[in-house]
Amino acid sequence: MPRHWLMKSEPSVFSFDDLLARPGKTDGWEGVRNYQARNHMMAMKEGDRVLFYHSGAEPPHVAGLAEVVREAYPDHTALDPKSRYYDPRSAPSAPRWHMVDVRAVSRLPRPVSLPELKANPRLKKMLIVQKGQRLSVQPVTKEEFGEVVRMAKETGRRRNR
DNA sequence: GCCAACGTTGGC
DNA sequence: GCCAACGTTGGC
Repeated sequence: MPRHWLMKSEPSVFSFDDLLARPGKTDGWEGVRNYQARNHMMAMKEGDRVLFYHSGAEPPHVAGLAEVVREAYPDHTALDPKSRYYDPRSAPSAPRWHMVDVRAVSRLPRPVSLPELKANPRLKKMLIVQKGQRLSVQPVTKEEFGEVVRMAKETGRRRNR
């Protein structure tokens, strides 16, 4: 049974369209430098489903669906002094940070914005709508995942009428 | 641009 | 081990 996650990215740095444009639509999720977020990635299994969230957008929104195609492995950017994600405390023998590879599955029929998520009583417990929730990789329940997908379809249909 | 939330660092 | 200072995230 695949599990469900939400992963944040600033679209000006890396957007869902950027992921779609990659060969094979896959890319490594490097640069996570928060232990809780890292631990979530280390728990990910191949085939887990991901809501691709655009933070810092106006408004912030879920843009598309992705899936995990490679489970956690050492984040090489932490070892590269030239990388903006370089962390001198990491070492090849003891990598401190890990990443997963994800693949774009589909763009949502329309983006689902943070205000909409907040307005949906079914998503009251979803982490992204909680105040002060900054974690860049978050677990999402199966129900929450399904509800976001449903919202994207429903209002999209209504909008086209 | 502001600032709340919160993780991390480092002095003690 | 406490906690103040500091840095970052990210919504607004």
